[in-house]
Amino acid sequence: MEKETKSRRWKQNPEAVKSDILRVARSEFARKGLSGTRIEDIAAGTKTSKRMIFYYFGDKESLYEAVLEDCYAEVRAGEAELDLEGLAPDRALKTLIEFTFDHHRRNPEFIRLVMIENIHEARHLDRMERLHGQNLRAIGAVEKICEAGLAAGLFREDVSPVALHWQISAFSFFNVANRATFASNFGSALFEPAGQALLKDAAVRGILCSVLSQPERIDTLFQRDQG
Amino acid sequence: MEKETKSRRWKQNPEAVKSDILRVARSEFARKGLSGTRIEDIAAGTKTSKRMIFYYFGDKESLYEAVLEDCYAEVRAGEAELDLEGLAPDRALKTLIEFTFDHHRRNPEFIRLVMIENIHEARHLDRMERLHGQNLRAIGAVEKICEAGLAAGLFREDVSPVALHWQISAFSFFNVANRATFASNFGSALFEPAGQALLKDAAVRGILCSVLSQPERIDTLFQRDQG
DNA sequence: GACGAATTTAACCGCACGGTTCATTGTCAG
DNA sequence: CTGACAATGAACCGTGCGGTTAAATTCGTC
Repeated sequence: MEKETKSRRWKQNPEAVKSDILRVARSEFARKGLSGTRIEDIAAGTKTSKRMIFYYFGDKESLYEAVLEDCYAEVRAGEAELDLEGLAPDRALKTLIEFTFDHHRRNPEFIRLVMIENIHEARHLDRMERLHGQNLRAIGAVEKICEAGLAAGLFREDVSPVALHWQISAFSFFNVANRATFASNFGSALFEPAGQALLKDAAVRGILCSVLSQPERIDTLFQRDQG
Repeated sequence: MEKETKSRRWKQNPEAVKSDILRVARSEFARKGLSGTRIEDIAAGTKTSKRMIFYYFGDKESLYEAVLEDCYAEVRAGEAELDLEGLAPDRALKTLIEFTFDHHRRNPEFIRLVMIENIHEARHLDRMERLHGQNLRAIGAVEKICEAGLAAGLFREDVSPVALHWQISAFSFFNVANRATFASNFGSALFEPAGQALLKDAAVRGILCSVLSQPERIDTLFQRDQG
């Protein structure tokens, strides 16, 4: 039985316990922030004890960073599912924007963790990157689309992949992150299905317009949708 | 001396002390969040003591809400300075977007407080509004522009003031709020002057395009700038 | 100048909460 | 069986921190 040197040595295997802790911790940190979260509250949600959290993760900040990393990995995996091969650049961009918009909406915990990380001036994210020497997120999709769009003469000469990604993120992120205060100030109509469709549409229109060399052609993209 | 029933009864007048506390508290809450902030740290920054904070504001949450209200009031006052009378709707909108973009950038503490409030699902904002029965923020400017733009036939029929405000906020807010994580992931080039100009430009283009009934006319807005 | 109200200080309290100690149990190698 | 060690539980600890007590100081008033 030397094969199982790592797995399930113990009654309940450690990996399962760890991922159980991570699951609950993510939800708690996302809801209450780093200082707002109590380790005991996390423990209460798991099948294990406070003791084990420190045993496996050392201290609160390390657990928080583990959660952050775990969540980033999962989200990136989700993003990788999108396939834009074979689409015209403008259509691919439209698809990417819509996908991102929906994707962010489906991952509110990730959004909240990023918000929290921004409150902390990205201190932990920086530490993690310095540690692993790798960027946590890539923008390969946008870059490919930009190249193709430029080559086809569809996009403006001055389009920048990072700026484009910024635009896409701005809409998609804000839509989830600021939902509470926006709704508190201006009502929640925009966050019901009809409103969300409207916003997504506006985002696509807006971004494509600022990218296309011939903005007037934008309507063809929407017509093709309906037709 | 009965006239001074309220003001400066005491050696150091209470209003000054209170606003001193508010000033420091705002900075602390903005930097560290509600649970992350220590009342003693606030006290250390003021000319008064921890005891006085509780004396004047009751408890931590009430102080936080006072800060929030104070900050909202100040920001709204700042926004009121903008004068769009006499501008064509499209030009007025462009000005408003650019103003908002810069305005948010000049008020990072406000942005951070809103972020924090979103983490708390706008619990305190809701409480404050229920208390005073008034909306903390208005969108009069956008509404006026929309009316004028529709009347002039410049804007699409389906333009909605709230959605428009959402778009403007999304860009302007994200630019400040997510600066840290975005820079951590993709570099800080976009946050230097040249990058910011580029983003602001893209925002104006994008939003106007999704609003104008004839998007192709957008370039006239930029040409007039340079000419 | 004495009374009462407003303002301020210093010292204190209780406990929540991050983190630890220590002893115990389960698992495997030999 | 036994020694080594990973995994776990219960009980504990130190202190940071939100909030309070009680008493002193300053001021307006009569």
